[in-house]
Amino acid sequence: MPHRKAKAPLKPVRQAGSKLHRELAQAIGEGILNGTYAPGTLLPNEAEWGAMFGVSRTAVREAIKTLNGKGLLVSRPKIGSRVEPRARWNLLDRDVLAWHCTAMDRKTLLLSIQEVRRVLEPGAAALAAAKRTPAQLLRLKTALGGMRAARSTEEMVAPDVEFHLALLAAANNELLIPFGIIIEQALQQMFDYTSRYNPKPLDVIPLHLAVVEAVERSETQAASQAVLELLNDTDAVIAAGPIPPRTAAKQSIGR
Amino acid sequence: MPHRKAKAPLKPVRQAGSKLHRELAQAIGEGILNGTYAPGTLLPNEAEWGAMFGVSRTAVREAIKTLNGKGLLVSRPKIGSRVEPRARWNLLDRDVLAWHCTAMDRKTLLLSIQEVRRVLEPGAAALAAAKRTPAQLLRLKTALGGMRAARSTEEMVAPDVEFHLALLAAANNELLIPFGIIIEQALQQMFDYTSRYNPKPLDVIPLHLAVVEAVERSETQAASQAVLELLNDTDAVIAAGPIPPRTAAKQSIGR
DNA sequence: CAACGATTATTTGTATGATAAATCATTTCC
DNA sequence: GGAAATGATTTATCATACAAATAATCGTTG
Repeated sequence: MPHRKAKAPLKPVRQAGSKLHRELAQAIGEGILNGTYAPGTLLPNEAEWGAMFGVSRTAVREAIKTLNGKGLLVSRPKIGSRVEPRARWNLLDRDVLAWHCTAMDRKTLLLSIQEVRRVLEPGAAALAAAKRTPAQLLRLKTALGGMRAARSTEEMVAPDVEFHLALLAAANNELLIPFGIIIEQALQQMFDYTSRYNPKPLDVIPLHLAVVEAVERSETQAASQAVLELLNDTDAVIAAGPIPPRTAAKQSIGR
Repeated sequence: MPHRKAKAPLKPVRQAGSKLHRELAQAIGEGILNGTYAPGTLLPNEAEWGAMFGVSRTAVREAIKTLNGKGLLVSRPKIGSRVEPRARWNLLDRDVLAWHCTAMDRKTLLLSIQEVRRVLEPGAAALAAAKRTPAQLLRLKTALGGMRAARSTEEMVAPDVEFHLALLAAANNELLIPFGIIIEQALQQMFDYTSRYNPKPLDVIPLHLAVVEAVERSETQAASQAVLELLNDTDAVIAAGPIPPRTAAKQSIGR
């Protein structure tokens, strides 16, 4: 049942400032990600959505088009919109990943993300050490400077993200760039996680510095290794967290 | 093969069977990917697009929403739609990657893809060896069977793709699944490439078999190694291809 | 009775036109 | 000179109508 306690009951919620079709896409998208609408499910038709949310069919259609573009569903005349199998979802899409995060246990999510990072980042670091341009090295150093300048864990997040994005960019392979989204989510979630369970700020500067130096000297092995140690450190923080996660945790977090 | 280089001139393209907003999204999307509309560019407004293509503003808007969802552009009132910086594009989106492929030299593209595969697939194979379920192993074997059954290079493509998708899936990390798109494109492009320049069919079955066996025995190192050899083989085929790419790959590094 | 073809109903797809909201540019007023 | 009001432009949303696609139904026919 559509238990959307969220906004938009039968009222014309005309919230200012936020685009309606974005809100709709988010509402429906979260419903798909959290399992309310499982793959293969036939969604309500456009008119029904419109009635549910109290908006016009046009707005619904544009939301549907957005979700369509993210691979979450396909629409056909006389059939309706059907949720696609998970394998077709663009989990690396910024929005989709965010919706996914809200529907998942945080520790499970972090472990899953770290696993991917272990696959990706050492290789990316090696490529960066081999192919980085001077400008890309500078970007890396600048990010490190930003981390040094941070005076709180919270201030650390942004430059930390920038550091890893810069590392990805330095690999000089544009197909690696989209992964940055994972890293952004990872570090943001890590911050939320540690600030809740493990407020002690770790000194990760030396580990990052080791990466920069290896990249600067074009030492591919050392770069991979340095990144691995960084990931080990992060894993240790996660492991120190609270209870082990229960699988299949679907919690609808009201806002 | 529908060589859609047409930018859809002033004709009412009303092609039957194909959704209009999809065509529009493709036309505009390709224009963005091939550099006709560079990042930062302000696109024509919706009315102009409509006039250009001879379609209604509604169709244009839905196309724009699709591209919006893929991170290619953002729209704001009174401003219009502006092309986003490349770092925000979802290059791993199925459509975006396809458009990207049409705008790139094939050999360059293949080299770029192979680089990513070298980063990803060995790690994924190791995870698969460590965590695969019996069902996932079966899927892998079935795919290999399909490859064996293929009687031409063309028939080989589909099961080959399936093999690598199965390997990704066996890693049991859903964040790795979206990469399958890269592999699909890679093998499709490889087929086009080799069938044009290098029609000799290689015997890749033993290499794939080695992967399966390593995964079956849970030998992570061996699995990684087997995949690496597979990639080496592919690289050799690419290297044997024609001329090195001349196109100055446009990479906007600054922001 | 079975199979097949036409019809129907439902849902998305597209078009049109109108109004609202957001925002850049300009102008006015202090 | 600068801040505030005003105007103009573009997207955002709404409402309505019709077209196209197709699953389901029904009727016809071999």
